[in-house]
Amino acid sequence: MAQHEAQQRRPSIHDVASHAGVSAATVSKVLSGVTTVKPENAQRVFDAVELLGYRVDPLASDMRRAKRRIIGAIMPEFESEFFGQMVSELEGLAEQRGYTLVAASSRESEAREKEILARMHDWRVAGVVLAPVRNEHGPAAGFMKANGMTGVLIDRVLADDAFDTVSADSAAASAEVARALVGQGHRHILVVGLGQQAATVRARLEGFRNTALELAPDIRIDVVLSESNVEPLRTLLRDYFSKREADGDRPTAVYSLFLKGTLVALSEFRRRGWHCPNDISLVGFDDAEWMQVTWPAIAAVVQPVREIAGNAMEVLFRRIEGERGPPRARLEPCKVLMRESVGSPGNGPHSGGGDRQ
Amino acid sequence: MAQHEAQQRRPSIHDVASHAGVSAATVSKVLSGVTTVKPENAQRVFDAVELLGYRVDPLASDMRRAKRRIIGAIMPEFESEFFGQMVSELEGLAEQRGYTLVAASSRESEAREKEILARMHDWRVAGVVLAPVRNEHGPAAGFMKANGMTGVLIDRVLADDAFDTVSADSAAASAEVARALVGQGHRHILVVGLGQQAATVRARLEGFRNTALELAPDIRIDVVLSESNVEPLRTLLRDYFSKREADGDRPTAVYSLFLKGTLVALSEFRRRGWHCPNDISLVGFDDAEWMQVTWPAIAAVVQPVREIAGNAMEVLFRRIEGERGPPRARLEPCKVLMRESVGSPGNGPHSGGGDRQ
DNA sequence: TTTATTCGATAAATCGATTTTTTGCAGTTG
DNA sequence: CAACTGCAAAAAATCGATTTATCGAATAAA
Repeated sequence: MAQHEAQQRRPSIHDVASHAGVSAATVSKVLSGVTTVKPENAQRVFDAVELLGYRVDPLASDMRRAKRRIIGAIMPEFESEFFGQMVSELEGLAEQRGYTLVAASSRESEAREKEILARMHDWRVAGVVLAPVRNEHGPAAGFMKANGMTGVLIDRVLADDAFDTVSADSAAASAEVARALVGQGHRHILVVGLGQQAATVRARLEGFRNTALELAPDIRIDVVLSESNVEPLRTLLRDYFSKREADGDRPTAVYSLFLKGTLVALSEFRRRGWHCPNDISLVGFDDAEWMQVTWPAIAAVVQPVREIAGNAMEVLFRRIEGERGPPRARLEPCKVLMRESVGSPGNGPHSGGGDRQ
Repeated sequence: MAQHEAQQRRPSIHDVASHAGVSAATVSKVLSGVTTVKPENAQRVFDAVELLGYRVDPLASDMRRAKRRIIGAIMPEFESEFFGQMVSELEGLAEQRGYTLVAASSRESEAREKEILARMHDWRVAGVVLAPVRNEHGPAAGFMKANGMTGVLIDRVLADDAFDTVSADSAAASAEVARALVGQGHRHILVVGLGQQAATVRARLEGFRNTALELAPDIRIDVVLSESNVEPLRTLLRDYFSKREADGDRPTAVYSLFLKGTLVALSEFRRRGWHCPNDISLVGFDDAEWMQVTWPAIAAVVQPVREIAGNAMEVLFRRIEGERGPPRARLEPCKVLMRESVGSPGNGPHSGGGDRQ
């Protein structure tokens, strides 16, 4: 029940002590489960705690301890399903172990990333799950290393010499996409990506290209990469298609290396009145809930969010508990869902006009 | 530059003091901008800070102060665009004011909501932005009140007698949807919602119903509400359509009161081979990026995320700075985007089969 | 010249816990 | 009976900052 007035100051350990008729040290011992306390006194402490509605002040408590029971999570953004699910998963896993997760987003800025990290260091977090904006070689990872922080890098990383990494096996998934598209008969494919995120984009691109070339040496693979943000990509893509259409050699399939690219591609198709898969096929890296309810359903590579989160936490807590040894790089397999947006080339009218309405 | 070894313990204010040849009190004063310090000493303090790479320990610092420069944000989930954007916005606004935002999700559980709130209270956050799972009368708001916390409630709330509230004007938006659908000639409309979130769902439903009945007294409005989770809704919807189809009186339009409902509706249309808008029209509350790139583009009510976030922070900081007075309930207007998923009834084949492929 | 006043800076108290050191008491042992 | 051992609990030190009280020297007023 433990009711007390709103305006009253929070009870301290000394208040509990005097109510129970013991010293503050004894209260601390009772609450931390030390057994060398007379059961009778322990009971009186519990009663006083209950009566006053006492809660340990984590600020004071943590100042004395070396580390806090807090895990920091830094994501590049919160607006996509992928990172949203990731944070949710991590939060649940931290909670299971009696830790609190505090989440922050770097909003795709390496400067902010480092700033947040510094703050988390100030807070003495026990560990950090960092999904870097770019890759494992950014300033944030350097800061963590320089300050001896415990952490694990996820998503846009390959391998690091200081921290464990966990990410999706983009290369294998991209190879599977290549097999599927080549198998359907596609011989001219456009790959769309963001260049900034060097690590994963390169893995995805190479994984796709290598397998495609191996299966069909005569294949033509065009690449449109935007170095900076998403908006330029829209323009690049528009120009690309205009030129291809003028030359009469437009690709029969598009593979987007990230979610926003898939949206941009769809929007460009729409602008031109192209329909999947009749006019062009589409596969995107990153799945989303809506992709299976639209006409056509959009083919996508599903990243194993739960597995990545689970392994990241697993590995992180091992390090927190003091495990030594060289850092490991884990790759989790993706699932490739070939949905209706992929078909064989030349099956449709290729008219350039829509077939509806 | 301020380099120091990774394993070395963090420099304290006393380390800075001895390096600068002054007392700790002086260092504290210099760093907090007190002017009664000889410029010469101040400079030596700055130099020592630079040399040692000193940062104020927020734990120690905040223990002495009453409140910390931290804002807590609690969202029902992180996986939807709406709350993702909301957290991003709030984070930016807090940062602008020199505060740090720590985000957590209650994952649609009132118990967890209260638990997180208690933890934030322990942390002595300056204020809380709470997007409650249900409405403003849940246990979390009660906890905030009982403990004299400063906060603002957003989204699934109408008005409260203890806290300021900011939310979208669901009723007005729903009225606009009603006008649009009735205007197109629809006279039999299904409304889909989740009953739990009493406050907003009722506002949306009533706003829609009142206006629709006013414009067309003969209109038939069916309502399918799932009390608990999303999955039951799928079954309810399936049964509803089966019965309606058997009776030969199925609705010509669906208005979903929340995002997941829109997805469930689309997926049900898909299962039955119905296409929008020829076979049925669809409007959803909550917009998402993908809705404008699919065929057809999905009509949606866009909630003013930036405005809600901006006003919530505005109001919250006024309270933090000590403003008195009765709590205010703000309603921000939504934008209704009527896209291709809405048409006039009877315009399509109503065949039950798709018209493509 | 003496007494106030001002000013800059330091010592010490404080926040609320944890941890180490002391103390006091009871029961054993030589 | 003194010395020793054990054990529970209290006292005191500690974490790293802020804030208050205090102090000494320089300056102003009497």
